[in-house]
Amino acid sequence: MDNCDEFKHYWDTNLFLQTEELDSSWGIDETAFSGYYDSSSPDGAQSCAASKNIVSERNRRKKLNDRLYALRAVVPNITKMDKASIIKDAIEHIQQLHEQERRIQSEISELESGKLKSNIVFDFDQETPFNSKSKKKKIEQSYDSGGSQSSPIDVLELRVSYMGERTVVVSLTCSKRTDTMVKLCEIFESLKLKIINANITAFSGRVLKTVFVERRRS
Amino acid sequence: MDNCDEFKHYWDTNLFLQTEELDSSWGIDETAFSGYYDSSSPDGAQSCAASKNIVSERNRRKKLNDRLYALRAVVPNITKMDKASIIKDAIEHIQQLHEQERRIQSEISELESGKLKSNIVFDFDQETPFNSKSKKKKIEQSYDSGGSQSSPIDVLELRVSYMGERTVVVSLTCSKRTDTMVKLCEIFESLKLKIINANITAFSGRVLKTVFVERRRS
DNA sequence: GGGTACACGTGAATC
DNA sequence: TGATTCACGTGTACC
Repeated sequence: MDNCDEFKHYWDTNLFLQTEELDSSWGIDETAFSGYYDSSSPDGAQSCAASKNIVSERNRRKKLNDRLYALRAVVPNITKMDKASIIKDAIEHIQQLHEQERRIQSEISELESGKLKSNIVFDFDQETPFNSKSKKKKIEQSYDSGGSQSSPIDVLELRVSYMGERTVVVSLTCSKRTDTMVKLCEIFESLKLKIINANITAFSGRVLKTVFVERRRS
Repeated sequence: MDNCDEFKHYWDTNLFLQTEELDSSWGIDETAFSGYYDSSSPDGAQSCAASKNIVSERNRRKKLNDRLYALRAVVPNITKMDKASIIKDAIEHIQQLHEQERRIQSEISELESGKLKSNIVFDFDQETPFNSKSKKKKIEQSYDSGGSQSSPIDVLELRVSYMGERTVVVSLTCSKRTDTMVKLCEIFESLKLKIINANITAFSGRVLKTVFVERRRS
């Protein structure tokens, strides 16, 4: 409401003055200017064209102000009521939306169907503080040293869901290659997680492994 | 490039004329206006203030035009080079981004953690033409008639993936209620699908069922 | 040549 | 009071 009132203060008064001059001051100006022009050249057609131009320009200004008003209406973050500030805020807002769109799109495409990187790094630090520093190291170590580098694990899909307070579900799909199953077991063993339930299935050149893990108490 | 050239045609020429007048025509105008004003009132202070106002206004216009130019640069869909059209396109683009953001957000929240509708309808028609008209009917029928309506199956997540040419993986997560497991079995039995592998697990008030189905040959 | 779009200088209003 | 912002009328360039 504060912004609204300030906006009305800035704009409606101006628009009101504008329409007001369309009635009162406008006639005065016309007579004054006609007198000035008539003293030099009493041309009616030119005066008519001039007034046409005046009203045309007035409409153009009003349209542009209305557009700017509408632009102001669709931009949420309000700072000042300047014309320049309005455009500036609109620009920043558009850039912000673009960045957010790009971020979300990449997140979706990577989360839903994109391939993950071949290096498997389970980083449970972000929201699950069961001391994973050592485990993370172990994973990388066992994967980098123990596994044969000739056939890395090609993770097609990896989903980590947090169900309830202490249950983590890791669902992993990878291409079936040499010792893929063994490697997966090694990796999950190296994690030393408290596994509630694990299921591995091989079919049509792919390996699906679903593991239910209980998080340690912090 | 066409738009770019047209834009330069509209703007750069104007800006060039503006800066040009700042050098050459500006001095001419100053002398002319100073002569006009000096004839009526030879006030140096007022003239100085007037020129201050002039350059100030000139900078303001330039800033506003630059902002409008920058706004134009961040809006992808170009129609016309009008000032009003620029603002209009910016408004439409912002509204479009807002709508898209709202759509994606709702899609994400519904896809990732939201509940699906209680009515289970396996519509395999869209990309898997193994005659499912009858099956679909059977599902709805068995679900609507056989199941006890007091505790409907609350599907939390349903994913249908097509792996290879003839394998369909149906992954289903629902809340664990009375006879949820039995109902799920009934539903999958009523489908009369060629099931390769099925796995049901119950944990923490939820039931997860993963079924590997081989599609019939068409 | 009517029509459109623009930059310009200017007076007024607000802070 | 000086700085800033605005609407206005006008001349000009382009179709």
